Amino acid sequence: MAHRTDIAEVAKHAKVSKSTVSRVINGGYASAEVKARVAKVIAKLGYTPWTTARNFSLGRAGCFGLVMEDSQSEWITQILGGIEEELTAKHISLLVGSLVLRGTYDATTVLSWVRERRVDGLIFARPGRRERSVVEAARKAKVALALITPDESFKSGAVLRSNNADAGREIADHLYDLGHRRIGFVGGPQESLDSQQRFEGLESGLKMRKVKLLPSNVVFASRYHIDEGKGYAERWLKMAPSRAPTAVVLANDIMALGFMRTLQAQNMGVPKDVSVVGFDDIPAATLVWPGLTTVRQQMRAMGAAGCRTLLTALLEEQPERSLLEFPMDLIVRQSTGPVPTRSVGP
Amino acid sequence: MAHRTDIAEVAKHAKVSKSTVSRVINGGYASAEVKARVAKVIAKLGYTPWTTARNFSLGRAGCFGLVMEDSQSEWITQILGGIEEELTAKHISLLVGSLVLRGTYDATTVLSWVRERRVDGLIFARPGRRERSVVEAARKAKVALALITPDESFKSGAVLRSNNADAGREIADHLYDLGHRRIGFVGGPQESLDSQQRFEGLESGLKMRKVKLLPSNVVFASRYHIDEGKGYAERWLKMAPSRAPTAVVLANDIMALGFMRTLQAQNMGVPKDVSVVGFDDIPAATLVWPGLTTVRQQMRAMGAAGCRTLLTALLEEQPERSLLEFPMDLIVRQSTGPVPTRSVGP
DNA sequence: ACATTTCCTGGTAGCGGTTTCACGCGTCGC
DNA sequence: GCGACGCGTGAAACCGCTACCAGGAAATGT
Repeated sequence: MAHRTDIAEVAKHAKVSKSTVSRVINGGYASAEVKARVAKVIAKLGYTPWTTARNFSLGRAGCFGLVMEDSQSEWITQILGGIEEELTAKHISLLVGSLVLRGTYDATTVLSWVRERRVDGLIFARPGRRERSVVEAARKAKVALALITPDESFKSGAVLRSNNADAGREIADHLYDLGHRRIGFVGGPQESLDSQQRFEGLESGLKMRKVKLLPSNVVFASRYHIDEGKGYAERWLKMAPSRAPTAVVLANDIMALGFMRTLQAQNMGVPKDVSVVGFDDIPAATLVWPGLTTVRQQMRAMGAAGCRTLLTALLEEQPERSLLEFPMDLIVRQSTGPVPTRSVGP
Repeated sequence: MAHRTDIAEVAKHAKVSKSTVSRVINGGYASAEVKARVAKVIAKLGYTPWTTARNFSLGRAGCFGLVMEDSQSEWITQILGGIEEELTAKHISLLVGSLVLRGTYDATTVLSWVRERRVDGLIFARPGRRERSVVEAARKAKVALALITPDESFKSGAVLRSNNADAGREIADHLYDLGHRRIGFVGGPQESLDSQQRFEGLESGLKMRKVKLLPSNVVFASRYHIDEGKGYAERWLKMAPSRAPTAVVLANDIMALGFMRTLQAQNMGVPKDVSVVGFDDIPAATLVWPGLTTVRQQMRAMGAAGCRTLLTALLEEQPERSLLEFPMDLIVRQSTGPVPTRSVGP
């Protein structure tokens, strides 16, 4: 078996003690001469400290865990990107363990990370009601937490969230400026805070312009699913043209695309017959025609910030609560346009 | 600070030695009586062995690394799902480190996994030309490898690939049955084996039906990018209707959607004016209207199989080469339809 | 000149598991 | 009746690194 050089071998070649080698690597006291000599030996031997041994010695895992549901997978790339950005920048390079939760909610894996692997921190991507118990368990185990969630009521850890309300207001302005006055809204489940905040933002934005959202045009879906958009489209198609909303805002892109494609299947045009706005800016939003006007969450930044929190928590002792809010960016594409003015051809 | 129970404490309470406790946990010799007593103590104390210590002692990392590019992120969920399926099933629960490579190809992180963390295996998701050097380096370091790639020329490790050629033939049949005879193809970069194999499959399938692909209708793009689909669409729009392909196959979904949306922006209908087929079945394929007819890769299965390979490689000593081929599934949606019969209304 | 601090270094003791080794015991075979 | 063998157990070594401690040398202060 090939021989793996260890710190003792480096020490021997450099004619110093293991301790000194360790100090040279980690930046303790060492004379310039010794530093140079040890560095040279390290280079010659191609020595690299073994992370596992170091972590073991330091009593830590050297790992963060990332927890998310299947359905949130549209974001995973961005979040991972942000986390990695932060991790590779630090000399303390950590691995990211990532977990996609299955339909039936399985807390075992997360808890095993905490109990067995003793991860140094957990990043929860958009934990909801069902995740609460796991978050709670993690909290009790004194693991550092970063929670990407609109719900600041979580008892501990760093909470990172998007400013849904402002985004809603921005959409209101955008649609108002295009001339829309009859506007529809399709929310997610009633208990979804994202959905609530987005609705309130939209409503308050419209209110400032003296526009009212008719309750009959507002719907809250039982889940964030494409069929819910489809359902609203069917409803929309049955409305009298003089009463149907000229623009519809849906609480996520999936529903918005469901709405759009159902209308298109019935030969309605977007935005010719109705403007559509979504939330989240999933990859598909640029791939469809017309491109979906939507609001982008700074997922990458949130992932990075969450990671940074955990890193500082790793060094200092500060299981403090904190709350960071990220602005959302309205991305105007082709799915929104001026109000259809009946019987005016080009 | 809260006290963490270790194996010595368990041993003390159970009035046995550390060795015995270890044996009870890992299934060595132990009398039934002792087993029961130790198990009871473990339960009472809520003891869980610390993974890092165990891995350190065993001289392994307890981690696999997953390597993929940004652009392949559409698959990440499926691959992760497959890997996890395999990992949580085993009692040996391992973490997955996942890495998204940035535009400028950065091998450092991967190599640091190999050198510093000494991962027990690496899963490469669709490594291409540029990845070759990293794969090669990993091979030299004797790390177990699982490569999800169409390129079986990789010198080592388990190669997992989709049967692109059969998929191409299946598409040929599908389009032929719908009456298409003038068919276009947009490939990826010339050196992309996926693209080559897909093209060859399509061509051979059509040949069996005595249909020829006109060279003028075949294009190989410089990269898998949405704009390449757009470019082909512009080209298509300029063709004489009697010579333009009635169906176009594009080597991935992104390009296919680019093709579709550009046509739609010019008021052409799919599949009314032209049928479209993509490859990969990315999430967006179901979200657009019309839904994109495409071919699904069994990414989940490939991830799981790759993981299984690594797990067995971890136990036994078998750095063998192996090649697994997975069938692809043609998913017929609305973007393909019968050949447009000119001037025949319903 | 002596006390004090700062810098530098080596020896040693862990970190929490697994594994090897030696040994006692009972059972079996001849 | 005695060696051979399988089972069950404990003591101690070990994995590779860091941290703590003690002590010497050099620099500084009074």
